[in-house]
Formats: sequence, structure tokens, C-alpha cells
Amino acid sequence: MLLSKSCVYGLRASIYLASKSDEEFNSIKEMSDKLEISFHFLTKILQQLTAESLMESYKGPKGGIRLTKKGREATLLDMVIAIDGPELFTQCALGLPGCGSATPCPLHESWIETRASIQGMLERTTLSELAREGKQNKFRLMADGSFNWD
Amino acid sequence: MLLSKSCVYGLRASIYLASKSDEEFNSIKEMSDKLEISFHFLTKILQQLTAESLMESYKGPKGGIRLTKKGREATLLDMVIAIDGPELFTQCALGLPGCGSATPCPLHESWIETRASIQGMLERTTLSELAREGKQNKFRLMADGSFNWD
DNA sequence: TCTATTTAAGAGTTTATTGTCTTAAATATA
DNA sequence: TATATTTAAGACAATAAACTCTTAAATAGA
Repeated sequence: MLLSKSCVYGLRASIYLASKSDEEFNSIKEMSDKLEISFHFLTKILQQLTAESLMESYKGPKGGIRLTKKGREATLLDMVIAIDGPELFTQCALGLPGCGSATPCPLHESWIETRASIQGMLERTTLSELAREGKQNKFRLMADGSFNWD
Repeated sequence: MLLSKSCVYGLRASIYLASKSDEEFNSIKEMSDKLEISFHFLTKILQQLTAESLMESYKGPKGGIRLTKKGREATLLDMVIAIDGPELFTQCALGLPGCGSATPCPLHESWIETRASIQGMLERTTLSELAREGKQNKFRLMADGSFNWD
């Protein structure tokens, strides 16, 4: 798989939160239920994103989590790098440390292009814009397509 | 990572074998030494490729492994699918089973293109042709670049 | 101040991937 | 036929990823 499961969970949660009000803290439990992701597992992933100031959380009753301004203006690429790390966008396709334009591996040239395509897909829009598109097109965010964008 | 370690080992071994004579069986031990891949681990990966008739092996002294005709005419894509399976080229980027053009996830449209780019990179040339390019350009096949194409 | 609620943190479990080691089967050659 | 060599197969171990469970810390509201 291109992205780890943790990463995919983080992206789906990011898009979920982007579809919500900027000010309100959203219950993680409610989100994990709606997205059908293990609650405790999801909290750990979200903590990686709050560590990067892409999200902020609040404890106690009425507590929850929301995107920061930085997070709303960030792209999925920022989320991916925060969770899976930058390796996908820096490493050789064959994992050869010395690979570069000087002494490339057989895939090097194509991989530069393909990698740019992956990167482009992830940084095409900000999360705010993605949420707008999502509401408009009612994009799928769950296996069974039951997510409600309103 | 885009490809599993097993898969990357399989690709490097495939390119290695493509650079060798069509008839001779090549020692797996020698190949694992030259590519710096664990011998026993590599044999298991190669067995997946022989199961698909992309390679054929021979036991005993003078034994070893070589690409079949099918293998030489195959592309890296065939090797990837034999080892990592076809999921990368069939699944949704967010792993959502129901995702499709009818009710796409937010990445669906871009992912179709990006996936085609990955696939294109892997099926651009046959292994025979790749070996020819490799000899010509002395492509990197090892971390330290010490592979000898002759 | 006390209690209930919610996220944070950390330990522990399960599963998949990666890697090692031993034995079996095939076969060339002495 | 006996031996050495090489791949096949399977058990086992280490590591990483994915997931669960328990306790701690913060805080709203009674």
C-alpha cells in the first residue's frame, strides 16, 4: 500500500474535521464511531498531528479536537509527512541510499516523475478547500459510503 | 514505502538475472552476496517468481536460477504483482472498499492518474530491455554502487 | 469540592513482515 | 554408489505495524 493504515486514518480524520466548524472541538469518540476507526488507535494518530500543530485538542467534558488554522490551510501531504514521514518523497524507489542523478537506479528518472504525481495528488488543495469539495460532491469517507457531510 | 522490501529484493534480483546469459543457471548464493540480500530470504522471494513461471531453478552442483522466456519478456510490473499482489493497482488510495467513479473518495480522480503513473514506470520496458539499458548506463543496483554489469 | 467526561500516556497484545537456521530433495561428479 | 553442492521447504526468531486496555490528567458542571 502507498500509505500506512495509520496514515489513511489520519487523512480521513483530517477531512472529517475540515468539514466541521472551525471553532468547535469535536468528540474523538464520535469521530471514531462515524469513521469506524478504533478510538484509542485514532487518538494516538491525532496526537502526532497535534504535535505538529496541525490540530489542537481540549480535555474534559465538552472536550475534543479541531484543526488549527495551520491545519486548515495545510494539505494532505502535510498530514502524510507528519504520520508516515517524508521517506516516500525523498527515497529511491528501490531503497538504494546512494541513488541519485549521478548514479541512478534503473527506475530513478521515472520515479522522480511518479513521485511528483503522488505529491501533486496530496497537495492539490488545502483541507478547507477539500471539505468544500467534499460537501459539494458528497465524497466517500467510509467503506459503506454512509458519511453525512452536513 | 511504495513497494515492500521483499518486492524490491525481487526486482533487483530480476534485473540482475536479466543482465546474465539466457541459458546459464546463476548461483543464488553468488547473487545474494553481490546484491547484499540475505540468501535464505531471497530464495523464498525467488520461489514466488518461479511459481509464476517468471523464473526457473535447477538443483544440485551447477544449479541455480534464471529468467524464463516469459520472465525476460515480462516487466517489473509483473514481478511486483507476483510478490506484493495487485492491490496497489486496484485499491482506493484511502483503502475504502466501496470507492469508485460512482461514489468516489476525495482522492479518487487523482489517484487513477497517479496509479497509472506508477504502473507506467513499472511496465515501461521488458526486463531484457532493462538489462540492455543497465549495461549501457551502468545503472545502480546496490547501495554502494559497486555492481559490475559485465 | 466532587463527580462525570474527555483526551493523554503508557503498557501490553496481536498480526504481518523480515530475517535466520535446519533439514530434505535433487543432481553433478568422483 | 558415495559425496559434495545447490535449491526447496519448513520451523523459528526478531522487528514493526496495528490494535486493545488501563490509568492519569484536565476540566465542565452539579
